[in-house]
Amino acid sequence: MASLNVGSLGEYIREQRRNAQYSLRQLADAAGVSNPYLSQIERGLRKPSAEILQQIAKALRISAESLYVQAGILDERDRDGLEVHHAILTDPTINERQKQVLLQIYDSFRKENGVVDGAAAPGGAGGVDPGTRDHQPREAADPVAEPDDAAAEPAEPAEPAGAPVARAAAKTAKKVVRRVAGRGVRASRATGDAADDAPGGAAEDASQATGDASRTPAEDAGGDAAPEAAPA
Amino acid sequence: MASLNVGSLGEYIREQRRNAQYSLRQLADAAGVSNPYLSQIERGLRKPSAEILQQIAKALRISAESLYVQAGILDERDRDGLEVHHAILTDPTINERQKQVLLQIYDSFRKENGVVDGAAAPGGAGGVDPGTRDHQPREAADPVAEPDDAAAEPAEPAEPAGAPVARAAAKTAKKVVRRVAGRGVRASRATGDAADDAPGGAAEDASQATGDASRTPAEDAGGDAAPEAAPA
DNA sequence: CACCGCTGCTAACTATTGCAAGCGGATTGC
DNA sequence: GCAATCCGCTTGCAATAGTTAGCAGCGGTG
Repeated sequence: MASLNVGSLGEYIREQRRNAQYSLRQLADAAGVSNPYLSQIERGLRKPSAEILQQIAKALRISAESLYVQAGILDERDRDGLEVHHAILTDPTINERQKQVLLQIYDSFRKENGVVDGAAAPGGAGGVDPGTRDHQPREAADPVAEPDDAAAEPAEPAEPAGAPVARAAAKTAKKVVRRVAGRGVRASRATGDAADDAPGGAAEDASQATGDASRTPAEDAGGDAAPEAAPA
Repeated sequence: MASLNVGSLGEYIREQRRNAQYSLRQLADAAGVSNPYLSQIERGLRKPSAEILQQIAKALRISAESLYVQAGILDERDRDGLEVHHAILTDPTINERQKQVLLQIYDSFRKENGVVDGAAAPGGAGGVDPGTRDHQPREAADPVAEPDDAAAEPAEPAEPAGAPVARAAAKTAKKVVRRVAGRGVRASRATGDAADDAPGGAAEDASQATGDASRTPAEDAGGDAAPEAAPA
């Protein structure tokens, strides 16, 4: 329970309920949970499961993920970079080349904004050396032990198309598009390794990431400086 | 509990654990959970909370989301379209114009692939008419009551850059880029409504979606044909 | 005024989660 | 062969999630 801000979740749910102009009982009925329990959730007295949050989100016509973020089940900051990559890569509605094009444009945008590439590997550096006997199993590994940083900087205000920044973005996109389309690969080659043909940066970064991931967590943990679990 | 496939989750965890070459006790220690409980989870006898899944994922160096998908907390298929939109829109590392450019390229790709635009609003059509007294609140609203369809079609094989499909994707991207960059808006206008200046399709669709979203779920539920909760 | 329906809440209860203690079998080192 | 250690598991239990029964207050209506 330590990782959750239950009070914040409850306030958020109550706010969403009021925005939707539901009474407590109406939302409880719509969500299929008991109204006293919903009251307890909103007042921060109970920590609902993901299933209950799904039901509440569905009844409120909001995304379950927004409740998950409030509940600490999802980390909003993890969406940075990695989330867009993952979302694009797993999207079945565009083909592989389109994915590559989108990703390269996206990465170029991020570079323009001074964001260093190489999003954290999923899961991050966690776990303890399982071979260490003096490890106290009762000390739960804190999933995301993050300091309370300042809020993320607000997004830049929207600019009209044709403004310098818009033109710069378009220019970057054009550059990437030209680079992808222009690479000399004969059309007669029926198959090929797309990664080999992609521009150096992203592909090389990706292969490096893949190389690091080949070590199992157990092998990593066996090293000299095995990471320790964050204190509870 | 009905929405979860606990057996599948447990098998998945056990497989990931074995891939990582952990024993049950080692993973339990690393994850900060008791080893009998982990054994029960892997054998499908217990349904762990999201917190426990986070801890296990961290110890295994895999993303918590992959366990969430197995547990039914996240729906992988909902990532289609909507997820990419959301991911791009909430990404703080690129600015608003860059977001618009990426989204329009993405939507054009989807149109090329015959995907109809207009991803479902977050949360979809859910909840029941809260005013209806004969609604049985005990019947939980099933969050995602979907039939067991065939697996998603596999992604097209990767094609080399310069191949016809790659060129077509690049062409589409160029077209979108040209459209965005070329719109006549004087640079002297310091502020403007980006949506107004964006090309017609996406902006108009977006405004329509926004218009629909202005009705609260309570108002929607009050209509003649109020949606019913899927049977449990 | 009495009555009704709705509101949000409390108290008691049941169902479930997650853990501690301990079991028997397999492996390892002496 | 034996003790020590590790393995995966069973059992009982405390804590928590979530429900049921019922309360008091409020506003609307006859």
